[in-house]
Amino acid sequence: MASKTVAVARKASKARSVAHGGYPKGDETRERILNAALKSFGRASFLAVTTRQIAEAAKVSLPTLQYYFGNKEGLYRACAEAIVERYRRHTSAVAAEARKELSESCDSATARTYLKRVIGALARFLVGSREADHWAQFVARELRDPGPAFEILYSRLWRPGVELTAGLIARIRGSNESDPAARLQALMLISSLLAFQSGRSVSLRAMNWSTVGPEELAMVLSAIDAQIDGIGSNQVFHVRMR
Amino acid sequence: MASKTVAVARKASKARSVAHGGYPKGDETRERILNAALKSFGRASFLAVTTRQIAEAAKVSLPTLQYYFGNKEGLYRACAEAIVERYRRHTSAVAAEARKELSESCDSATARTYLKRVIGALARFLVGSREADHWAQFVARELRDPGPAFEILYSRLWRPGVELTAGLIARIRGSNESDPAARLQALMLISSLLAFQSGRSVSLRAMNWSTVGPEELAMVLSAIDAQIDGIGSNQVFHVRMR
DNA sequence: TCGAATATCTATCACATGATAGGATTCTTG
DNA sequence: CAAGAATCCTATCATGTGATAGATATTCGA
Repeated sequence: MASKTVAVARKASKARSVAHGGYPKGDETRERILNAALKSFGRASFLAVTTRQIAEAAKVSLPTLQYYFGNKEGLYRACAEAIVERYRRHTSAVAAEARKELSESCDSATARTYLKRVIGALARFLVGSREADHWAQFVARELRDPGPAFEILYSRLWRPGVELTAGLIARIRGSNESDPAARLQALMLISSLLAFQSGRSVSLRAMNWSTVGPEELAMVLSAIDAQIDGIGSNQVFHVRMR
Repeated sequence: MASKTVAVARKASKARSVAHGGYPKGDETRERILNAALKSFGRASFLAVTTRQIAEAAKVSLPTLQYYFGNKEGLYRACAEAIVERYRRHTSAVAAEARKELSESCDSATARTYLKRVIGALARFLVGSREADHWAQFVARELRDPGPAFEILYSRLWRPGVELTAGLIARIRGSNESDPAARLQALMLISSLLAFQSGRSVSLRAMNWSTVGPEELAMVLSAIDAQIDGIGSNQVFHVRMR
């Protein structure tokens, strides 16, 4: 009997989210809830955030969440989808460009250029808006402690990014696409960048920063660029001036 | 009135933990609880783990936890202390050695050698025992999402490690100890290493590994060594906005 | 061995939290 | 404008969880 009521709720949520109901007020409310949830789930974990907190932040009553998203997990997943959506909007152009170059067998130097461009796009996304901060926290937490949204974030956001990065690095190194060392370096590179966003609390204290804004990110990026310049030069001191 | 009972419980816990009661059975039980908690809190977050789970794993009844550790937070903090203790036991020798060299104004090449040694010791600690896996997860989670044990782990484990690493990198670069770029690279270096331990779930999938054992860590370490070899070869620090 | 300190258990509480029932209100459309 | 669909609320429930009360068993020193 419980399954019936759940089914009803999900159907309602599905009807609201997928098929356009024609009621603009509902869409507005739904988005308000989603934004409140994104902020809350960015700050704290799935368990730590209560539905009442989100409802209050969105200025709606508790059952409204169930009405639009079925249950807490549904809301959480919807947050993940929203993040993937916005992430793609900000990076798909550069990613497509890089993928095209890769498929056309570009040379090492070109791959290096595009790798910097891809990483740069990711970095710009991370400081592009105030909300992006919450998104990064959300993603990092979910990938570290897999929860209801892991598959969404891993398959549609993390894996494509890592594979593209690994592909570019492999091209730089002159190896083939499945080179384990390239994948390894890709993970290390991305982790280096994200350390300052997802590991904010420790990084800020270590650097004496109060926030990770454009200037701070520029410092990080220049260090990353240097790291990228080092790729492919085994143990040889590779001095590269720009 | 609640404060009184809490005070009594804490006093009891303090008596058991600090002053030696002379009852070996109590110590044995306390350690069994601690180990169960370390494993549980390694797997999942403070909120996700229930005291009942820990009690069951330790084969004791629920109030026994309160008897020995006051409350859930006390147990959590005790876990952090235990981790710090074991971490220090495995790294203090190498760290002291490196610190001594630093204070004696060693040259760049020596600093590089000791940096590799320090990182290597950390890496060996991470795969040295089966439990270390849980410890790493515990630390990573707590530093990412600060909780009741943040201060313990940050001030006694993370900060000393980062500062030593940063000092060594600064020496390699020929800059002074407070060089921001050195600190930045230190954070990136450590993040790169920990990505494969704390971000296990994603790293394993990306690398097609089933576990991060000695062989896998050797690959990571060789990549890190290459990264260390690159330090200092490009000292130009571009701050540019994109 | 006896008594006090220590150790451990069963039973229970208080409360936060996610979820539901069911009704009131608002909006769209024929 | 009405009828029905969509929206949103108040009140309530069921449950899991950390914690406590209070009693019982165990251990160790004199």
